Amino acid sequence: MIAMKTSLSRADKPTATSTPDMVVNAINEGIMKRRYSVGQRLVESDLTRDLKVSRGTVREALKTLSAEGVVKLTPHRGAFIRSLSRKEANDLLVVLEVLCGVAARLAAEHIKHGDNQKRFKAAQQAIAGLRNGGGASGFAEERARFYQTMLIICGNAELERIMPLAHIFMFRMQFQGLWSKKDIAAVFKEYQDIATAILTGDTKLAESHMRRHIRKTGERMSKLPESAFAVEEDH
Amino acid sequence: MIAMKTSLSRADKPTATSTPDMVVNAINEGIMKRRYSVGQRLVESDLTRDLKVSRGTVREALKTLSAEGVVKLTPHRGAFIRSLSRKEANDLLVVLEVLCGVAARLAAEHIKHGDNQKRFKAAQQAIAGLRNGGGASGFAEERARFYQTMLIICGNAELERIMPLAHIFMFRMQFQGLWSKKDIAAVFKEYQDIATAILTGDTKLAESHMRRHIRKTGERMSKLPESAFAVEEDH
DNA sequence: ACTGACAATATTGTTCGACAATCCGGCTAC
DNA sequence: GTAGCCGGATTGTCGAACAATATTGTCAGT
Repeated sequence: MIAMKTSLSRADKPTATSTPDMVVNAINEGIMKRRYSVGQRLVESDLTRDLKVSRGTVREALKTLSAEGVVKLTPHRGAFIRSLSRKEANDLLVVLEVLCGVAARLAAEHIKHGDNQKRFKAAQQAIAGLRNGGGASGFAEERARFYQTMLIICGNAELERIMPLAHIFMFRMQFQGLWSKKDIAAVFKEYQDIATAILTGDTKLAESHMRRHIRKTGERMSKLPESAFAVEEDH
Repeated sequence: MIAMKTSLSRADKPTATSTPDMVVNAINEGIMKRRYSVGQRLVESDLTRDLKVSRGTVREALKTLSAEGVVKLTPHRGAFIRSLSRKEANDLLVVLEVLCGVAARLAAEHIKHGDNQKRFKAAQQAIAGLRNGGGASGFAEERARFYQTMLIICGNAELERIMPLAHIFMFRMQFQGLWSKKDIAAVFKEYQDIATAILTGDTKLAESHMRRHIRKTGERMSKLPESAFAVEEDH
């Protein structure tokens, strides 16, 4: 949970991040900014050199990233930026559907507490503002913030801990630039529906719109060419 | 995922576990065998001495356990066997309800493939056999195996990775010995219902029985005294 | 006694350097 | 062309060291 927070929102704790967390952030950012590409190998010595931290620290960071599913650790071969095969992406969506569904439901349930409504509206508008234009990585960032805000509003620490936020993010990265104009328009509309339902506190509708969005994403994904996916390995 | 597997099933890979994984196993086992109690502090130097591994290795293991939610890491204060507050336990159950629900559904969906049916039946009977008697830790172990088997049958790597199996187990540990005879009988019945639905391939029924079981667990838990929970901290 | 400030101790956070184990690519020998 | 060997690169694990921080113990002053 901690690592997830620090990697996706910056305004939580001023600068109380530990060194391994800084490495985690740096790598996440590196992925977001396209300095690391999907499938790329991360060599420990390179990271120690570039980030000026010890190897032990790098290893702890990689372990965290592995737990988050951002990186894949292979014994004696090192860490690779994870890329999803078609099956893995499908499996992920099955899990995301229910988790995001619950998140949307809980968010709608708690939307009236404190300044939740205000905060969520801000996140919603930040996304909507990118409708025309807005760089690719900018969208990924706002999208992550949208989900992050939703999760905080949920008020369920366990969900926040478990939700593979980093995966959503991975997902986006891997398929960025592959969607059609039509797809993108549909996504914006779906987000709008979800946000509206949450803002009005309609739990049922929020959950169903969210689940529907994830399912639609799966359908859109199934139309992508094989080249968008990692090859299934072994077995 | 890897760590989860190695910590809960032993027959997967002969002895290809890395040193940190061995530490993870040792600690998990220590919890199961009651050598570590809930809330206890784990001091790195003790672990290096007892397990005869270096501190770096211990730290990697603790990081893994933290990601699994077995241990709570507090900066400059170390690692503690996690104990759940009432709210945390409730939050966990909310997540578990949907995740286990999906797991049961997928398991029912795939029950006919390969020797899934046979394997699942074995796990089911192992639990049923403990109905009368069967030590507490024995039950926890079989229960974990039951879930593990179900997860494998699901064939969804992502679910297996994310599902907080370790938490179920923690949960069990924390509240062990607090249930009434009636509660226990009810649990056995619920497992039986779930297993039957899965074995007959009834996806809808499997999911609803599983979700019902988790909800019932929440109700039973809400009747437990305050002393069974960790105190809510800070904020 | 009680309380607060301060010193001593214990523990974690991080670094460095070392060496063994393993993987990979290229080379040789057949 | 292939099997096997070799050497370089990289990971896995260890040990020692020191800085940063938390915990505990001490001691004055009231």
